[in-house]
Amino acid sequence: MFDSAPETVEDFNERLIAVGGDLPKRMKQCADFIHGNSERIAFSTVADLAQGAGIQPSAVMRFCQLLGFSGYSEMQKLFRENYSGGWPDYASRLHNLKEARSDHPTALLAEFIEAGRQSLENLTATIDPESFGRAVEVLAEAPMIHLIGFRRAFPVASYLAYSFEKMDVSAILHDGVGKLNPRHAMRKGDVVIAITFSPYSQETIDLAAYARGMGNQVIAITDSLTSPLRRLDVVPLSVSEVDVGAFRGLAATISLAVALSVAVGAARESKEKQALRES
Amino acid sequence: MFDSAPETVEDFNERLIAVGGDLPKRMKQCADFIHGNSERIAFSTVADLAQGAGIQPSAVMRFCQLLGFSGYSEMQKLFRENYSGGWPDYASRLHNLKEARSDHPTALLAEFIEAGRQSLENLTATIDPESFGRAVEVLAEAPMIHLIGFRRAFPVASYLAYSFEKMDVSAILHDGVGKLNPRHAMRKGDVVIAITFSPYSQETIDLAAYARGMGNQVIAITDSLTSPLRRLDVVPLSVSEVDVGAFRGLAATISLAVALSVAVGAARESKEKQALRES
DNA sequence: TCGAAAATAGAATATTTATTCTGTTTTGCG
DNA sequence: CGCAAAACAGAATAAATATTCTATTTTCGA
Repeated sequence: MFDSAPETVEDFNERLIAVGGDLPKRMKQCADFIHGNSERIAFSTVADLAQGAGIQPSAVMRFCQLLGFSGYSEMQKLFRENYSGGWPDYASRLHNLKEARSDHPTALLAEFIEAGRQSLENLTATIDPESFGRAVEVLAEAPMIHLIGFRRAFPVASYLAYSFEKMDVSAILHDGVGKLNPRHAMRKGDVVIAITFSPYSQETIDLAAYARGMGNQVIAITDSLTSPLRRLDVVPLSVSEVDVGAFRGLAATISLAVALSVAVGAARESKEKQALRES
Repeated sequence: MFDSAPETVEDFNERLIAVGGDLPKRMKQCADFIHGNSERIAFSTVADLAQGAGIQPSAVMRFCQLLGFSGYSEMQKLFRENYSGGWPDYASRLHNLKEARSDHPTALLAEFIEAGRQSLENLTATIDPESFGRAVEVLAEAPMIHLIGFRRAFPVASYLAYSFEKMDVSAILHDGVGKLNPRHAMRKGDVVIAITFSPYSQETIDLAAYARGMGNQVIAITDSLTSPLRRLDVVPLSVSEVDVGAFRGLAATISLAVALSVAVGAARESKEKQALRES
């Protein structure tokens, strides 16, 4: 494909783009992993890299040769040379983004990255393991899951919808299209995941109240102890996002959502297996 | 001299000072060189180091053992870990995921929190400040922003829609409701934010290509260098999310989105003020 | 659905690199 | 000075790592 090795990392990246999408599966895996972890190439073995990318060492070799290197060692040499006496770690990269020019937009990006990290850290503390476990149990039993969340909560709801779909868990995303009343879709025994943050959306609260009224369980993803959702008898999952100025990120909330959905998927799967064994 | 290996680089340096001046000649040479080039230890061989310090490889070995290491490899490990703590190791994470299944679901949550943190850290490295700045500029000038992203990318698109709305920036979320063709909504001069991750959505790629075809700018939020979006002439914003088993979070992507939208909002505001002053 | 071509996994091999060993030189002390 | 102990260089060996080869699987086009 190429007859000489790339001379710089930029060269390398260009080639990666040039070969583009028409790479075989493993080669693409390899390319992606290297792109996301280029700094580690400098001091890792073929075996390490292969394991990290989830492929075979020989596949790594083929990848190197595909890009014009004689082998892995030559590729590694490139990354080592580029290392140039110390790659910045996270802290100094962050600092760079901020300080380069304080009016440059990347300063903002740095703020949000840091806020996201802090929010995630907080999540470990604020989440109640018991509630989380209970939420997973309830959702694993649910014949149908109703997802409701508007405005800032809508991305979370839609992510849950995507994730549940991928794992074959029945779920409906109430997106408000056509202003249909979601109550009509709800049956006895269904479970609701209600997501809302201050200022709380009345529609979300109403639906949660309605569900509780007919004896259905409600999982609440919300922000504070004073959230109106908590006054209903729900399973509460608290997330507090650190905000940057007047803006609030969503990193922790979305991570909670993915963990929740995967846990539910896993719980269902093990339940199915058990049922199969017993029959 | 010491009966166990130092656990951190600080430990290591302390020992170096502790043994102080009463070292044999070659050992001192070695100590000095390592002290002055500690960052190179991570990826150099015994032979390299020996040559650098002007001594024999075997002397390096003796030095390592003098400090309590079992050998050179162990010492090198210390320095490598100091640079990049741990790999996002797909294979072992998958294993953890399976373990967690039987365990409490919060173990899974912890995994996703950690993955999110790492993804955010990576973002500081993979994002190209120039592209980000360019994206903000382009979007600040856009008469209309078209947001497109399906499946896993949809939450990101919807978050951008929410955020732009809040800041009074004109934007349309193409959500695919009614299977309307988004092309008809696009005018010359509009800007597209196309979001897609592997496996790439054809609809998203097509729209991006269409927009480029009529000379409109496209901002691409995508995952790897091999993304098909990159082959169009777009402003690329790379995010690589660390995944847990077969599942991939969204923490870094959503943080990038919020930072992008807020930066655009800020840029617009300052532009308006300037325009006002000039009139 | 079949057959050819490409891609892949895993074993086999070659190469590099770490470590130990041995004979020699240097150092420190009476 | 002379002896013992430590330190050393260089060769020899062991371990690890990179690379190639081959049988098997997957993919793609007719």
